[in-house]
Parts: sequence; C-alpha cells; structure tokens
Amino acid sequence: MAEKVTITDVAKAAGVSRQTVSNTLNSPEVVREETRKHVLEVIERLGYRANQAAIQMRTGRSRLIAIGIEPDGDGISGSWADRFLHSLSETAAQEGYRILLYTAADDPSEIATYEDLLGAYKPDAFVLTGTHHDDLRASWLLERGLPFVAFGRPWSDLPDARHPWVDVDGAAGTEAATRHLLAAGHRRIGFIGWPPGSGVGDDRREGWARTLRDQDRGQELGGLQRAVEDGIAAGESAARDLLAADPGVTALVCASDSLALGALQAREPARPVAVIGFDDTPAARAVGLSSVHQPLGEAAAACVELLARALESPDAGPPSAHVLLAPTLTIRQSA
Amino acid sequence: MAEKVTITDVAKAAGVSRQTVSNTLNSPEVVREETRKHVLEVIERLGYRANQAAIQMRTGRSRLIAIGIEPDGDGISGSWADRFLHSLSETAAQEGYRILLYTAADDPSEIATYEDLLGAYKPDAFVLTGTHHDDLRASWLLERGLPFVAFGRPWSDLPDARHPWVDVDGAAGTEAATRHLLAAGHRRIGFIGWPPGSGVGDDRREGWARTLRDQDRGQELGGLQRAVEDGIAAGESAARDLLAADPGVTALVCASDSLALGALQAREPARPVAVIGFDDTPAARAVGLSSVHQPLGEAAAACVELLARALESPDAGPPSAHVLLAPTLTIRQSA
DNA sequence: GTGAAAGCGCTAACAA
DNA sequence: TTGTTAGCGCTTTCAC
Repeated sequence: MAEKVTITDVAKAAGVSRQTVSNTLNSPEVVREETRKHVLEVIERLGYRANQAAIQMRTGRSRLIAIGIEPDGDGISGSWADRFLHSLSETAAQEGYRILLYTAADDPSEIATYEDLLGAYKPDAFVLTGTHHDDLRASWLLERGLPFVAFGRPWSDLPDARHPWVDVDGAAGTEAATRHLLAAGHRRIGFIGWPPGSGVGDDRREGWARTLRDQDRGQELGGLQRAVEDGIAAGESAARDLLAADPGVTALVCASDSLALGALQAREPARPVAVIGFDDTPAARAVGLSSVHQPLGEAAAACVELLARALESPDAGPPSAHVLLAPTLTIRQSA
Repeated sequence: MAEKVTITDVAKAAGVSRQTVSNTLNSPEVVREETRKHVLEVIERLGYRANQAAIQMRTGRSRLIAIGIEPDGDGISGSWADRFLHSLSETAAQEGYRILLYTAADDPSEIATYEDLLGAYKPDAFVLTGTHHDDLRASWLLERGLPFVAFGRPWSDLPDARHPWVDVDGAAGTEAATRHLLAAGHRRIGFIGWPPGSGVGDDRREGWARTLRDQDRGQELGGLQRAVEDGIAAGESAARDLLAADPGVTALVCASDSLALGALQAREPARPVAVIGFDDTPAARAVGLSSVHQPLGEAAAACVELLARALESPDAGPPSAHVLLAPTLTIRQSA
C-alpha cells in the first residue's frame, strides 16, 4: 500500500504493457473488454494508485483546486467557511479533485500567492470567496485565462468580468423574511443593514425594500432603515434609534446575525419586536434568533461542478455559467 | 510568470549549468558566493519557481500536509476548525508547506483516504484532529511509520502510542474558571460536563474538581456535578436539576459553550447564577457568556512546527515531542 | 566549484 | 488492440 506500486508493477502482474494499463484507466474504450477487466482486477489487488506528480509532469494537470481562507471578522457572521470547505472538499473528492488551502490578507498578497502556487503546485483552478467591487483577483485570473469560480457575484459589471460564479440570493432571503413577518401581521417592518455600496448588503436590503413596496406602494421606506458597520453593538444602537424614531415598528429584518443579535438586545420588555437575522450562524441557533439560512453545502458543490465542467472541456465556449441559490428561512422564537 | 520558466531557462540566462541553479537553491553552501548571488538574481528576475511535481518525483517529498475536516455537530462548539485551519495554513506556508484538505466521516473511511492520498499526492505528513480513545487512525499511521501530529492528546496509553501531539490544557482552563469564581466570592460552584470516558470531558472536569478540593478538602463534589451529552437543551435541564437540588449553588462551570448556553437559560430572575463556558465560540461572544478561550492559532502553529522539525530530521530519535498550551479566560457579563 | 548523465512514474505519439 | 519510445523538470551520483 504505502510501498509504492507503479504502473510497471501492474503491467507486469497483468501480463500487459504499461500503456495498456494507462489506457485502461484513461481511455477504457480503447481497450478490449476482457483485458480491461483483468487489468482493473490486478490494479485492485495490488492497491495501485497513479502517482499524481508523474501524471502532472506528463499532462500538466494537478487535479488540485486552490481556495483561500480568510481570518473571520467578529467571528459571528464569519464562520461559514467551515461548512463551505467541508462540502467543497467532499464534492471535489467525488470529482477526483483535492483542495489546496492558502491564506492571504488582501487582494495583492492573494495574487502573489497565486504566482507561488502556479509555479509550484500548479492547481487546475481557484475558488474565490468574498468577492467585492473592483476585485483585483478576478481580473488577474481572467487576464491569464486561468480557470476559477467565484463564490459571490461579480459586483463590478466590467464587460470582461464574465466568469463562472455561484451565489446565494440575498434579496430572496430578506424577501422571505419580510413576507414571513407580513404574514404574521406585522405592518411596519424596519431594516438594519450596512452602508450602501457593498454589493452583498445592497442586495439584502433590496429584498426587504421591494417586498414592502410590493405590499404598500405609497410606503416611505427611508425612515424604516438604518445603515451601520457590522457588529453587535452597532446593531443594538441602530435598532434602538430606529425603534425610538418610529413607535409603529414591530419587526426588524437585519443584514447579518451580528446586527440582529444587537437588535435583540435593543428591545424593551414593554415592546415586543420580532427580529430576523441573516446567515443562520451558530450564535443565532444559540439564542433562538430566526435567520436566513444559506445553503453553503450546495453552494460549494455548485462551485466544484462548474469548475469540473469547465476543466473537462476547456474549449467549450465562454465559461460564464452561474448558479444563484435560494436561501431558506429558519424560524425560531425571535419571530 | 504563468509561462513556466524552468531551471534550464535560469541556467541559460545565468550562464551556468542547471546543476548550479539547483545547488544554489538546495545546497547554497556548496556554491561560490558570487555565483550564488548572481543565480538568485536571475531567478528573481525570471520569476522562477521550482516545479513541485518534478521535485516530488525526484525526492519523494511533496511539501504537502494533509488534514481532515469534519462536519461540525450542533455548530456551536464545533466551529473551531476555521481559526485552526487559517493558522495552520499560514504557518505551513512560512515553512514551505501547503495544506491539503480532505473529509472523512469516521476512522475507517479516513484511513481509506490516507491510502488514496498516499498513493496519489503523497503528503509528507498528516494532522489528526478530534483524537479519541482507541484511535484507529493513529495506530494505522504509527504502524506504517508515517509522520503525523495529533491535535489532541493520545487518550489511550498504548505503549506505542507515542507520537507528537499538541493540545490545550482543558483542566487548566476549568481551573482558571473555577478560581475566578472563587475569587468573586462564590463558594458552591457546580460543574456540567459530559459522561465520563471522553478524555477531553474528563480533563475539563478534573480542573474544576481539583480546584474545589484544593480549596476545601472535605467538600463533597458528587452532588455538585451533572454529566450529559453536549447540547443546549441538555445543558439547560442539567443546570435546572442541579440548581434545584442544591440551593446553595451560585455559579456553574461548563464543559462547553453549548452546555453553558443552556445553563444560562435555566437561571431564574430571583436567583442570579454565574456561568462560564468553554471554547469561547462566537455564540458565547454574542450573548456575553464568559468562556475559556483556546489558543487555536498557537496550537496550529505548534502542529506545523513539530511536523516541520520531524520532517527535517527523520532520523532524530523518537518523535514524541508534545506541546500543551494553556487556555485563557475571557470574562464577560455572565460571570 | 561546476558539468554531464541518469532516472523518478507517467502518458502522447507512433509503430506493430 | 497492444507495445515501444521519448520526455515532462528536477535532483543525485559521479566525473572534472
């Protein structure tokens, strides 16, 4: 097993040439059924595994997918990497790929890492997370025609920013949250989100806004929302402010669980307020906070699938396929 | 950059043989200072990176460290992988290694993955997480003399279970928590943990127990503790039960944040009870739960260091070095 | 201190 | 359909 058995050993044991063994594995259709079966049997018996380094030298393909992992911010909204990585790794393995991990603090250092990786391990593709406006990484990869998929939409609409991506429909999530609250009888529903311009945040706000507009065309949304940096403390003061300014508000939709956790603390005993967060983090589960749940497992699987497809047929048209997944609403005590 | 530049290109550009380039990189002391500098300069200028696959073919070393990632349980106590992986990846990169990810549901399938990996990518070493009694993985690796480090002590005292490991001193953590509570004036301090036999859980209980014994030699600890499976609900009912059974209890130390979160909910307005959890998860931060904080970054760094040292000198004695890190106490509102 | 030759395990071309 | 040859980029002898 650990005592490396090479293709030559298999060939010898099976009484065929090395080539036939290779063909059995890589172009089965070219080998006679009988021979193929026999070779496969010997491979199994000997526990043969093709040496990836040798394959890479010959074919240039490493069957490695590289992904960067960032340090999470406050640790509350940031702990999605876990589930994503697990699923990514699992799906990749099914497709015959392995995941190579790297860290980078910002775009430039991530690009430097690409150069390193490309020179040494030559990953077949990259997975980008946390895409943002003017993403240097995407343009760098695009320029060089390197295969990659982004988890997150390309927020800049550069004409050449066409690449495969997978994302969760944030607007659909906040829309579902808002609809749920409307159905529960709430009429004035506030929104606590991030300052405009962040892509992800704007998207989440939009789902709330369009649902209210849809419900009551004349409704003035300005006073119903607050925009602050992410964080529990910020969420709390924003919620306090909003609730004080509009006594009619009975429910809040938030752009993150951090903000929602803060909103929860802003409530007064005399005035129950329903709160729904976003991300369905462990913290939300812990305190009974309703939250929009992102299908991270599916997202990761979609990333791998897109990549695998692109890698199988490198020539097949513009690789700009994308997948937009719908989040689900997890209802707990808070709403 | 992406246009592969090989050692031959460097040799040509520098006007030396490929050999000299290789030596400059791998045995600098054997190359004349002047030549070395010149070659290094050319390498820099050309952006040369040694092809890892070729190196691996020749030397058998992949500079890859493999680590398994498990799906987390309730997601509260389980989300430490994030921080650990980040640090692992970062430290590894500094030492010239990269992290290869894999998933496995249980010991046997993890072992099957080892065989796969060893056959194909040939990682230089493995990092084991979640070690437990009778760990099949450790014995399998040990048997074959494959380098690995465990994050977690070898809980079985098999005579040959000697391998490098890194762990966090759970007992020291609960001891610190208990001492903190004693210093705050608490006298009857309860403990909510897991059923005996889990290694990690026993260790955490011991820190609490020895501190109380130390404080008050005659104290009967039996009634002050409860053992349940991990989870918020279990923690809540255990705490309720314990508090009802002993009206003198004013503080609780818990073996996990999940249990502590439950204990928090078991409190009655009329009876304030201090609670301290374990793991310092995002959820703890979110609700203001004091908790024992594990230095995961350092732990990961220690793993890499141990591995790197073992890999540099494969012959240097029994590779049974270990590192036991002290956790810290993060105090918040709950205690 | 530097160069030449060999070969790691594999597969793409070609020949049989 | 199967076998033979060559060579991917690197390091490790061993001459020089």
